[in-house]
Amino acid sequence: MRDLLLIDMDAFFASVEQARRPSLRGRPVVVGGRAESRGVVSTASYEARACGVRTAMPMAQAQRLCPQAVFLPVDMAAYRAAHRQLLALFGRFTELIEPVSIDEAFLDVTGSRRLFGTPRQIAAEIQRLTQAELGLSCSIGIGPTRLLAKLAAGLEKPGGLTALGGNDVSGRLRALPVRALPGIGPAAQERLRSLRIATVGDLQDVPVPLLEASFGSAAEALRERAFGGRDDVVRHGSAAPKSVSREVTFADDIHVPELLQATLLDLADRAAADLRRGGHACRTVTIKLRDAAFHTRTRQCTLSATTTATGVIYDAALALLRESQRPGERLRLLGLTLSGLSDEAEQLALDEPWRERACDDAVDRVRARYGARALHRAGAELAPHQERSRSGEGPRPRP
DNA sequence: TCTGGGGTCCTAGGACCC
DNA sequence: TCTGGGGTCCTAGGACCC
Repeated sequence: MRDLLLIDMDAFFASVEQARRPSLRGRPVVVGGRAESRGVVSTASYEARACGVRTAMPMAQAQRLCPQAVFLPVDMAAYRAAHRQLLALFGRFTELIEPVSIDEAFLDVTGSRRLFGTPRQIAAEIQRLTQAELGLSCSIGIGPTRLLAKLAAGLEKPGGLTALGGNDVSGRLRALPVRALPGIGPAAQERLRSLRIATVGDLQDVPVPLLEASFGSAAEALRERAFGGRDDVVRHGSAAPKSVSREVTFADDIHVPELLQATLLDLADRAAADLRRGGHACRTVTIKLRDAAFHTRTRQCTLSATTTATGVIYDAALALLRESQRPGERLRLLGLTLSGLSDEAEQLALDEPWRERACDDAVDRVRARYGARALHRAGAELAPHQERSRSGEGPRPRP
């Protein structure tokens, strides 16, 4: 049996802000978008949560609930830096580390016992060190499977250190609401409720045929989760990305073709740069439109060859936009996703126009040196911008 | 009070091929 | 002349996660 830890940082974005600005400690902090441009809360510190502020809540509502809070823009660069420091810290205890998001990671500490003690001792030491060295608090779950470790981490937040073992499957687990199980969201919860299944215990006891009648082939996986899951494999490192996307919600709904095109160019420019930075090429381009009534639709096309070129991606996206936009329609959101990723080096596109490639390379180099805003594509300057500098991609000092 | 942005995975139907 | 069956690719939408 393996010993897994799931480390879940508490109110991560807000905590990073508090750690680097001591004056914010103990005060309500809300990190998110701007209320004027339809921003929502990314993370609220526990002080702000006490006022009722929650993740994904409109920023304007958060301001009403907690006017005394400090409201800050998202600074992804800072959170990514903290993430890297955390991984380095975890690396002192095991090499088997799998980051699952910017604020969570699985550790397999099965082989660390001789050097560092029991899983609980290791977890306690990790909590002490993240606090002492980075000023960050985390909740840690210990378990023999990924699912049990994950559930354990959620039981006592913030600052919890909780273990769930096989015995808890017929004990502590039964009382949890089904919604606590990863993968069970509002829709599945509602379907289960109609079967009179509210808790994990209910789910354990339901006859398999009844579950299958309602969930089909997903029934078995659902049942397995109710019994704590089986997966205990922590894969070192993060998985290769399957897609890269950029999207923007406009402060006001837009129908002007020139502004939409400028936005699309900006999205293509940023997504493609990200693609190249990761050493990938893509073959599928998808645009996403959300109308004023909040209805969302997507249109995609598959290219005849993989590409890394901003221009090729933009042309494909623009064609999709032109075919799918309804006359006079106002859009609330425009998005672009690149998928069907492959290793760029594998197919250094022989038929990729070299002039274009050279231009993209030059743009990438300038931005790497002088910051994301140092250059923009002619045409993109019309885009009703998201403030890019606030998302941590602002100019860097000259080297 | 209207509802972000970046992802993953699954389903289902149609095209197309053998 | 009343109609197979499987495999794979593509598209669209939706559930879910942080």
